[in-house]
Amino acid sequence: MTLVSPALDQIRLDVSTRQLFELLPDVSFFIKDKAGRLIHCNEVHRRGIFRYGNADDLYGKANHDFFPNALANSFAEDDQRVIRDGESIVEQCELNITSAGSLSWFCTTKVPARDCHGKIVGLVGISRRLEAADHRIGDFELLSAALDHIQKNFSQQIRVQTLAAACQLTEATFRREFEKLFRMTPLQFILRLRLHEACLRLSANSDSIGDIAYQCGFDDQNYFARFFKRTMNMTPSEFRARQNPRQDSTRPENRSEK
DNA sequence: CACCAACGGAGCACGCTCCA
DNA sequence: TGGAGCGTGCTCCGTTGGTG
Repeated sequence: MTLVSPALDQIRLDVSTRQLFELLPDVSFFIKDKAGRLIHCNEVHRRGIFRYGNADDLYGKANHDFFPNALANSFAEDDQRVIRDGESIVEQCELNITSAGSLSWFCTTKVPARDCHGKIVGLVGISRRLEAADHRIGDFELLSAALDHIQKNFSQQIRVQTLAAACQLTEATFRREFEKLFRMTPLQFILRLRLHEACLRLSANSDSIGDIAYQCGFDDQNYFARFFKRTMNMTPSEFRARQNPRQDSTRPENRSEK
């Protein structure tokens, strides 16, 4: 694969190392510039996560070009911690979207990328499906009962107490272990899952926003709309319109456009 | 008039943070 | 590790505006 970005030349990562990552079947490898734009990635990253066959379709794009705002904001914050603060993120578990549009667990490591003077010019990262991240599975298994419960019941009310009991941990210990692994509270995690599911359903079908809110575990459509706007910077109907511009051209709110 | 979508306020329950 | 207090998530109201 050819490298298209001049910014990549600044980063001290020799060609054989990049080639090595091209050969790994289960490791997604990527390099981003200082602005968080993708400047290099391997085959797994292109096809496994993004379904992009051509590298040119990916390079120069940032998180917001690939993910819903809620996910993109979270990833961008992480990127900036690495690029701006020089902080490494090691083996962070996160829920992400696969090429098939489903959710899956990934284990991600990001470190600052430096030029020959040691100055940070971007970041280098790897990400693996959690099933492949063997040495982290111990931590994951500790909480697996809770994660199963969340994924099966995210459309219903979930209490932290219930999740802790499922893992045979006290509530306080469960919360600490959870935050250590996911860098977010259990409730934030559940909300992110619900929001992501709502985004998928808003994009994929024409159910009313109220129905989708209930399907995704929001008992109150009003609360759902407020939470959605706060997180995504747009209302659910605006999000749907952006995802399905053609389909949405028939919707009432767009008919007034001249 | 009915329905849908979005917004705002009030109050309660409970999740989270802090500290011993 | 667990308890206490605080902050906020969530629910239940109501209202407004647009459309059929």
